Amino acid sequence: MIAGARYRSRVIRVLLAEDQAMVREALATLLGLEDDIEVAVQAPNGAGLVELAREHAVDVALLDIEMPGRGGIEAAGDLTASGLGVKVVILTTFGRPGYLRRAMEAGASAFLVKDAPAAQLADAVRKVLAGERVIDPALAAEALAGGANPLTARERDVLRAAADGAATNADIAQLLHLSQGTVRNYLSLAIQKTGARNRAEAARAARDKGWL
Amino acid sequence: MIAGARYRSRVIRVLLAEDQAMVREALATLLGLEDDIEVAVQAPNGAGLVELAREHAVDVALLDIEMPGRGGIEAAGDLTASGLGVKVVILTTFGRPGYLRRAMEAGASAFLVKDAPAAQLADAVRKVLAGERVIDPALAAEALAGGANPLTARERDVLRAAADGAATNADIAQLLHLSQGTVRNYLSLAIQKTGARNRAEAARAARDKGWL
DNA sequence: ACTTCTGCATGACAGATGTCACGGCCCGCG
DNA sequence: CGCGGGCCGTGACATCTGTCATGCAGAAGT
Repeated sequence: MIAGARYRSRVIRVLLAEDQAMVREALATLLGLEDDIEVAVQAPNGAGLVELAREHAVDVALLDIEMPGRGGIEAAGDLTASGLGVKVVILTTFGRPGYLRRAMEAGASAFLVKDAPAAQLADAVRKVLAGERVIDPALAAEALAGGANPLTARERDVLRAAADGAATNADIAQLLHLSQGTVRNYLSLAIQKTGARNRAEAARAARDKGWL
Repeated sequence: MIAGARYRSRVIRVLLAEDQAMVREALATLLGLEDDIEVAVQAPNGAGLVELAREHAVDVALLDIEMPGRGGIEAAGDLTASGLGVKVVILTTFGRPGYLRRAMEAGASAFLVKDAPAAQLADAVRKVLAGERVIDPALAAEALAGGANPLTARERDVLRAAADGAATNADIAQLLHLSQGTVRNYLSLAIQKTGARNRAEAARAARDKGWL
């Protein structure tokens, strides 16, 4: 095979991580129809992707953002830190500015919402491999205008616990090994920083911005 | 074309409703690869599906359960009531017993969770057209054992309002034109019927069972 | 007619939530 | 070194939430 021909017919090897099997397989099928893209490996979540990427000589990783156990952003961090040079595309249902920021910080090269046309998926794969970035300009502007997440780590922990199902302050205190007074303080601060009236509203606001 | 050959090579015309464009197009592509299935029309939500089904001579409708505006179960009801004889397959992220019950009540012939392998999708389409039902036995058992939704219509309204973002009793009262005392009463009843400790837990429990 | 059910409301009260003040400890930075 | 920020906790207090008792109105059924 001569070098010129190889360069033009290079097949991009893709790793696809998405917890819903039906959606994952459908996306793999869609990508598999592209002449220059091959889905080399699929995974149900973000765990162990560095090993998979290495084994399968993956060029681009397509990671769903919310998966049980290890999510897309954490997995992006793993892949970036691995030094394998795998390009990362994050897929998400909701275009939350905080998610975008965290994805970029984790080393992702693209951020796609599932509302986008399917054609953008293969495009994004090609672009990131070519060294480009793929981000919705409006979302980028929102993320940049929105400022950093104002919640401290502990405020975030407490608010996330509330958002994830801890029904009472006693639940949260037990979960995080804090006193109830401390829980109330952290929640109060989180409520103020999110401009909310109570924990439910604060959790919703923080989640919508991708702060949790 | 002779009758026998036509019967064996019959192409099933499918309507696919799913709000996330990328997922919808991927699923359409996947189904389009089947020799006997054609995705005749796609829709981003459950509105106006009766007209679409009629125009496109649809045999089977694949409806995502949660879509903005009119959802899958409502659309299933529309299609069933239309008398067009369209078979309905409901697609859902969460296999909630209450959702299964409501889908069946709305006339659906199949209920598939997105965690299932993609192969089950085409299978389900063929089976429902052949007059069969496609339901996970474990989920059916759970729905049958779980009993009916114990919440009255008004309790459901109030709990749904809380679950959907009304942050305070005052918000709910205003939204539903009730006094705050009445809101507190209905929530209290809903909390008890769901075996929860507060509204957050009640909303989660009711949602998990598909009662909202 | 009476009964039952649902929806709605008031009132009293206990417990949970949220706010604020305050203080101690540790760490990093200039 | 001092300072600021984050973490953690206590205490006081106002407000919100949740429970319970009670009663009224309307509709449907017997």
